[in-house]
Parts: sequence; structure tokens; C-alpha cells
Amino acid sequence: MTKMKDKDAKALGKMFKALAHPNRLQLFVEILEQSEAAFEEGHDCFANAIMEKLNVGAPTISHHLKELVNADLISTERKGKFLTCQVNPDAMKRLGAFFAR
Amino acid sequence: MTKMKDKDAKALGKMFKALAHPNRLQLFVEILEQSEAAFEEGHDCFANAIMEKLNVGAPTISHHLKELVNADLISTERKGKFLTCQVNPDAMKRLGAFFAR
DNA sequence: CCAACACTTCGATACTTGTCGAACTATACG
DNA sequence: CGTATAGTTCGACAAGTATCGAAGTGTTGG
Repeated sequence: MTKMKDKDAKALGKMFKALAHPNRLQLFVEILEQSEAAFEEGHDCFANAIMEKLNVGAPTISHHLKELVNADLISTERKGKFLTCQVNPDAMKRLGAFFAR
Repeated sequence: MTKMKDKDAKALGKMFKALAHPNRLQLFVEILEQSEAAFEEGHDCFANAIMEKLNVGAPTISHHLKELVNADLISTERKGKFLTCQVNPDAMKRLGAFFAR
């Protein structure tokens, strides 16, 4: 039986909370898929492009991105005028481990 | 690149939403660990025992359990006066697969 | 049948949060 | 510079929901 530490539970909870909203989940999946495409095709994942896919305004996207970052699910980087998003591999590993029992 | 179907996203979203609340996550983890212990020691996971660990009333537990069931994360079974909880293995597999990219 | 126990349903309340418009900052480009 | 574009911050409002107490259902054991 794999016991869980309190700290882990809190971090996981934050992640689940971040993924709990449909728009934010879609946002995350979009970044996930774009990141995979980026790796193959050599371009970055631009927040700009994602916003067009979701049917919400810029302030909302900004808010959601901040929550994903805050949950350590992704990280963002300013590239001149634009913002690029990267999935945090550690988060994926951690979540994957949680469900692999 | 692993594309995702709309139906999958909706099911996953439900699961994340169910795990998003601290008490519900703790509830789920408790069931998870109890289930593992149950397998080894041959007893079931009783809702009754879990309620004593969380600091909330019976109505709240009932409500949360229903949401976990509704998200297909667990299933419950009446055993006489008591209620037993089992983790749904399919849900674990599905979630594990999502984060294993 | 009655009392005790485990859980559920209902209604109310308090808190959280997703969303937007408006105003702001930062960068690029003539 | 001045204008356009990308993103952020702020304040407000609507919608969702976690929680509880009270009352209800089902089951066990006397």
C-alpha cells in the first residue's frame, strides 16, 4: 500500500482543481498537444493561437493560464510580444504515478 | 501525438472536478488506500470508517460519495446496514493513460 | 413492534469562482 | 514619438457548490 504524504495531497489537489474546469482542461490539453507538435515541428506553443480555439475573452485566458502555472502544471515564457506555454514534465510524472497503483 | 476525443475530455473533466475538492480528494485517497489494505487483509472499505477520519458530517460525506460515483471514480455497494466503497479500476487506467505521454 | 444505527434527501446559507468590460502595461514597428 | 497588438489587472456580477441541521428511509436486533 502506497501511503501518501500531506504535502503531495495538497499539490495534487491544486492540480486537480486547476483541471476541474472545462475551459481550463481544454486549455491544458491544447497546450499538451501543441507541445507535442512543437517538439516534432520545431515551433513553440503560443497562447495567442490557443485563445482563438476557446470561446472566451483574453482576460479569462490570462486568468486560467495563471492558475495552471500556479498549480505547476505548465510554465510560460515571454517571447517578445507573445507568450509561449510549456507543459511541466514533472507534473505529468507525478500525476501519472498517482494513478498507477 | 495522441489526439483526444470530445467524449474522453468530458469524462476526464468530470473526474477532475470530483477530485478537485480537498475533502473529496481525501475521501478518494482514503478509499484507495483502504481498498489496497482490503485486498491484502480481506475486509471491505466501509464508508462508516472513512467518515470518522474526515471532519465533516454524514450528509456531506453522502453528497461527496455520490459525486465520486457519478464521476465513475468509485462504486458503492450496500452490505446490510453499511456501505462499502470500491475504486473503479477503469478510471485509474484512464487517468493513468492521460498523464503517460 | 420499537429503538438504535447508517445513510439519504431537502432546504437554506455562505463562500468560491468563471466571466466580462474597462483600463493598464509591454512590445514591435513605422 | 504614435499606433497597433498581446497580455494583464481590476472590479463587479452571476452561477455553482460545500456544508449543515432537520427530517426521512432502510436495516438490524431486541
